[in-house]
Amino acid sequence: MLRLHDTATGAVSEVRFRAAGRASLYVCGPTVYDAPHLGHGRFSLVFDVLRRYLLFGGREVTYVSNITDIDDNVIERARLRGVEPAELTSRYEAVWWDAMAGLSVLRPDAAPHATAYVGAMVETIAELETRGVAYETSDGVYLEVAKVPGYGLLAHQPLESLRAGARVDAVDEKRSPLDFVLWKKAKPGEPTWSSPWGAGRPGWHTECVVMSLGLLGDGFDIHGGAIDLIFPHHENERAQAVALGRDFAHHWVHNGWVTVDGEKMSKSLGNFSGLDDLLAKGGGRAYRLLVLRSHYRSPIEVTPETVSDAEAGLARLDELARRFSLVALGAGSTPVRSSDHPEIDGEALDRFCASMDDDLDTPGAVAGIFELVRKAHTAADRGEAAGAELLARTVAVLCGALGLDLAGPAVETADPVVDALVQRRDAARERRDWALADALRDELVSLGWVVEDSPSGTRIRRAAASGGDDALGRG
RNA sequence: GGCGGCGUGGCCGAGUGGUUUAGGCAGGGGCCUGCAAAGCCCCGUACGGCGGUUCGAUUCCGCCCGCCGCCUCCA
Repeated sequence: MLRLHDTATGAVSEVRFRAAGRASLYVCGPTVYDAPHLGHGRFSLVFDVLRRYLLFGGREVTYVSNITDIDDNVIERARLRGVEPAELTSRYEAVWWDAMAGLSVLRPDAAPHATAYVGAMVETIAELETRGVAYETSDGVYLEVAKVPGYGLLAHQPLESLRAGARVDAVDEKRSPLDFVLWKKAKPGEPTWSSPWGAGRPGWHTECVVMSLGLLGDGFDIHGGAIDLIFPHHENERAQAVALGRDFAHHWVHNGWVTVDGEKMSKSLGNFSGLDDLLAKGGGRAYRLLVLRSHYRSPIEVTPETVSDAEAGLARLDELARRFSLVALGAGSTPVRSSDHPEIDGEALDRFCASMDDDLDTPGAVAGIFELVRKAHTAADRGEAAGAELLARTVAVLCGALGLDLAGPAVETADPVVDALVQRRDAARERRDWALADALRDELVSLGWVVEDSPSGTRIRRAAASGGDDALGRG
């Protein structure tokens, strides 16, 4: 029984799925006007893990995550670059999917584009107007928040205090500062779509209501996103659904910040780091482990230290994979708890699921995996081959369930120089020429290899790639 | 001003009213090894401060201090 924190109630509660054996998720995706940063990486990983865990439980999961390809930021950035908005967004969408691949995040089952749903949005806005909750002004169409029962549910704020902080435009025909725009009438030079209110484009908050309800249907299970989307974005999505009389998301899940030096990482503070640097150093797996090791609602501090810490943990998992020739199970798919891998440690599996069911306690789940790693080594050292295999295989399956790939067993070098050094070292060791053997080891190390002796001779593997420091691309 | 979160051993980061520990990293000692590496074993006796409740609190309550977030585009 999966329990998750629900922003609507502020409490952890059982997720009551709409249909047995199935799960429907809508996760707010990126606006593709710039390269993704660590925060995008975190929410993508968090919900990828949730999705995989649902799959692991044997559910048929429908995961929808949108691509916002029209909004003020897109228009502004495109103008600055002197390119068409569509050109800008298609370029950054490609960057986005590359980054997701680098993080081993599974592709959404559907990734709807806002621009493909403008027609449906116009219909929705028209219906809101018909229902008397939306009104037209000289610059657009707005939703009248005061007419929506329960507005402020997600923000956990009374209408009054929300109003106190709301932005007030100089020229404002809005009936309340909290009323938000559904349709923006076009200004010169902007991309436009036609509508009953003239040429223009939809406001941000409408696309997610239309696409989530359109693709997942009423009363879908989980709506997710980062914590900063709670207000106003999700509040406003919900307001539209309520005003339409539609049954919206049943469970609201939000993940915490990425922080830098204890402060929220944000573009306005200029303290954000791109995902590209991290991924260029092969840090995708390390970032996943880093994200897994803290609770999804807690802030995570991403620093050279915490990244290299995660890399060290990863090295421990990889070492087990090498020793037992474990195959990575999380790459493009995810294992299923009962059917695919019955031959794993049942008690460990139960504990893993108990942690995950408890509001996605991935730190607990990961701790359990590391205990298994130790147990597997210990069993192997004692010569208990079968038991060790079982434990190691359990690690592989559980890592797979978390989307955590394990580095493949052996490293094949195609490098003749390196191979020659290895062969010479084996020969030297056979002659018990320790001085030469050590010298050759030093040489391999200086070439970036970790050298280990094994019954079958010199074994090498790549030294940890990044060392954290420059993996973040800041100094 | 309104609402909310956090403060755990060198670092990261869980958790719990009391007996045996989360887990990882780093560090110390040992085993293994030609020497290493990897692995295994052992070790540090932590819970912001002050009161209160209690037989007993890091865990419950109050106050204080410190940090952070939301209320505005933001993952």
